[in-house]
Amino acid sequence: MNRRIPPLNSLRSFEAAGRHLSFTRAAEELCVTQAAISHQVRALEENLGVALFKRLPRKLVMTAAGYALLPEITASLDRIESAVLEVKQREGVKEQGLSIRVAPSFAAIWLSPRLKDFWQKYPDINLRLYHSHLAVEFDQSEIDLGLTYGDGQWPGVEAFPLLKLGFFPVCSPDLLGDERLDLTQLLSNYNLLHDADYRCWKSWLDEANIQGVNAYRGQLIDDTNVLINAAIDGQGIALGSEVFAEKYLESGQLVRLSDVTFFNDEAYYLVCPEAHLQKEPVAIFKQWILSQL
Amino acid sequence: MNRRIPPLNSLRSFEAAGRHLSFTRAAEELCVTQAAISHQVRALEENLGVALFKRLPRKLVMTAAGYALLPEITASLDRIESAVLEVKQREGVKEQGLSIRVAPSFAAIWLSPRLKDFWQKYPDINLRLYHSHLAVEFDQSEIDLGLTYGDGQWPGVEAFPLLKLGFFPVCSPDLLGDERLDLTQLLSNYNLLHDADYRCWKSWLDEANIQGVNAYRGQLIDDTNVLINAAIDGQGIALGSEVFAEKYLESGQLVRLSDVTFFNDEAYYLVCPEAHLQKEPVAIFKQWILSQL
DNA sequence: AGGATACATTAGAAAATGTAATGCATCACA
DNA sequence: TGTGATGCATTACATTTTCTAATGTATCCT
Repeated sequence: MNRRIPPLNSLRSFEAAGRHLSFTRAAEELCVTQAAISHQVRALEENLGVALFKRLPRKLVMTAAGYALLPEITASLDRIESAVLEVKQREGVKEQGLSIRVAPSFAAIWLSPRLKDFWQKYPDINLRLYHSHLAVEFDQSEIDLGLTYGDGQWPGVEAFPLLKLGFFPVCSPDLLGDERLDLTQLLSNYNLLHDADYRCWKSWLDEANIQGVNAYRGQLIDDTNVLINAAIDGQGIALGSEVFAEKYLESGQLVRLSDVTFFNDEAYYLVCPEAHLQKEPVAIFKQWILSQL
Repeated sequence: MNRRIPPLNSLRSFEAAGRHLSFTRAAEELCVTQAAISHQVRALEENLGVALFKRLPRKLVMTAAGYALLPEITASLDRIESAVLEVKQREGVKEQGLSIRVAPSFAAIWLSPRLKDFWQKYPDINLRLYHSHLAVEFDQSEIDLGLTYGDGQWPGVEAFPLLKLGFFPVCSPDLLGDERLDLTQLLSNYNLLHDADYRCWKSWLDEANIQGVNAYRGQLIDDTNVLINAAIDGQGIALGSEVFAEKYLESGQLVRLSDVTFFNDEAYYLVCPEAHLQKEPVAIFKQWILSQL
């Protein structure tokens, strides 16, 4: 038989580069650096003795040869992909699934930007994310593990702490206005925005040693992101945390009103029944998330 | 896009192994060792989580999954191959050609068994072999280089010695019969079989210090292989050389009549005009043939 | 002018691939 | 019935390929 085909890996790089018309984006797709794509494509061109791209400054265009080759390679790789997939399915190699119940606030601010890394590293694990801040009933659900906020004391499950929050008051700079009110006055004049329960503000006031402010005023908003947005809109003073307020503090949409940071004894936890840790995807996810901290 | 395909190189190994139903032969086709195929196929199976072969002792059988996958992969690789070929041709990437004039005797005994190695290493060089023992007229022909026998003194061309022959008398064991003739008697009783000219026998007789034998008797056969076959058939005594007689000496079809080995000042040479050495295929072939010595 | 974008280049690190040597089980054949 | 040959597996290591990190270059965009 003795085929004469150029290195297959370089064809993969070419194919991605051709689809994106960009080495950089092809590199992203294949999880390598741009330099790697550059190398591979050049090697392919040298192997063929044919230029496939024209490298213009800041832009990549394909040559006629590139346009001729691309759809064939794409089709071939597609065919390989589906053939492999079909064989896997026929043989009952079930894709590993992983169902996660995740607190919406945690998902938005911490998990989702990191998730891409996970499914790139473990493309065979089909993730299913369910957003809810309700406690997980593992017995009655298909959920493999939960990412939830609490004190770590859940009966009958394993809990691994992920992220502890330190709270401090934040509000929109508009609230400060021109007047130079002191902190106590501010806290008394404006709404306090509560997350989940009132005790957090109470604890912070104690920590900061501030008297004469009623902690049990104001609105309760049980989604942290909504809460933060309310603060940005000037609806009151929220207890923010580094994780949730950081980017707004940087952009100036929020200001921090005190250096005092209060740590309660709660945190985001990875929670699941011990038995689930035996499942491979669960173990992988746990290991991955701990590595992300 | 983010394809989920197993390593393409392992697919290549699988495809070859599947076609041959043999790791060993697949290894030959791909010019690697059997161990390499074994590694690659195993890696693929692990990646898929599916067994593709059953390794029975001394025999390889494919699983249903293997049978399902193989034609798809074969077709995909075929498609890649032809797409690449077409693009090359459209772009006018001409395959490098190399025309060689080769002495038939040299071709049969030395070159052809080694040629497979050449076109495996340099599949892009299209070899054209012309068999003839006539001297090459480089000016008037398309021949790039010659492999020919002589003294190395050709005007206007470069000559690189390849193989020097040591001659000694050989004949069929039948000729010896039961009678115990001495060498001089034998040489006098039977035909002398000459290759190209009569001087060689004369020189050998001188070298062996044998008098009284007329070197200018017998047949002249200008193709060494035909000559050797004549000796095997008992038509006379030939001057053989290690290269040409070896395998017949081993099999007992020929016997060597004397330890005296005569080296003339001729040899097989690679011959070509100096200018041709600039051509890449010529340079590659020269380097390859020298490495084979 | 200064920053951002996008590919190229380099040297060297990391990973994938391949090798050599050997083992094992079996078959074919004497 | 034992001996050599066949064919894949395995191990430890060598080689080659591939990738990265850092930096350079050219250009575009304000």
